[in-house]
Amino acid sequence: MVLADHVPQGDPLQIRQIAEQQQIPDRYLEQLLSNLRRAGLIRSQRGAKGGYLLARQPWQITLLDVMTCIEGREAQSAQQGEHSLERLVVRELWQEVNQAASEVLQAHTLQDLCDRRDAQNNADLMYYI
Amino acid sequence: MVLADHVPQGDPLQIRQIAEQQQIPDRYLEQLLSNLRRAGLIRSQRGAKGGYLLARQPWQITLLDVMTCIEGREAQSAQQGEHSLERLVVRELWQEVNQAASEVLQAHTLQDLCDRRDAQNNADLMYYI
DNA sequence: CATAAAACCTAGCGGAAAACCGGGATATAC
DNA sequence: GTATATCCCGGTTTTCCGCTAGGTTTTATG
Repeated sequence: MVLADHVPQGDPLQIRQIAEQQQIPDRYLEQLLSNLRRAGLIRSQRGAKGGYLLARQPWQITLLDVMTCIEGREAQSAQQGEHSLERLVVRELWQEVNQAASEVLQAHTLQDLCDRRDAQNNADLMYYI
Repeated sequence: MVLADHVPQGDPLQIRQIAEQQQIPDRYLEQLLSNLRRAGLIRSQRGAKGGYLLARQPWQITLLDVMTCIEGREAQSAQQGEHSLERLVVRELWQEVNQAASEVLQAHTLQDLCDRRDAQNNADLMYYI
């Protein structure tokens, strides 16, 4: 979301700035960003004045994209050794649950989240006045 | 599901029997059953010839009921100290995801799962012939 | 009543994953 | 050429889940 906010400026954002703004350990954030980069969600520029940029526009990046990157789940599928019939049907239903969750995540983009946040912020300000 | 299968017999099922049938460590299964009992999903009878019984009929027990028991998640909610606005909206969306998952779980009962399993079993047998 | 058979309770272990540092190597603007 | 950034990789700490263990309480039965 911070990267999305910074898209208009056009210049890369550095780990330090993001980490400070969001109160995240910078060394840890670095690894998360690495994952996002390897997945092609963000681009990086090395060296002085370097940093990170979104690879696509904020409305073209779904939260499912983001989740699948940072939550590096490797499906332990196809290991159907001596699964009982019970475990099989439970497994099937579990996939249905995951599917439902994924659909919600895919229905929202980074832009959506930022917009919601801004709306929330405005509401708070109005209440303050 | 094993308990649901055993409902017609009417007598309580013991940990050992379930553990053996499903290849689960019995001492571990004991704790899972404890959770289900504390949540009121199953009833227990202590002493000799004791065991466990479903507290309701299999079609009256949703998988959401079961999940919320064995996955003892205590919501760490209401701890909105210095949550940034970003974290707030992300949290909101995360609840949407959970909601979607819960709805799928709530739409299926123990009976459903058992029926599916039996259907699957029949299909397998037909194929075998 | 005595005994055995079951559920009940509480504590802790072990491994794996997540969260988090640290030390360099590498690329790049100036 | 140097300062500044990302990159890479390994190690540490914390947390959680699956599981084990010992002992207590309840109850059917002879």
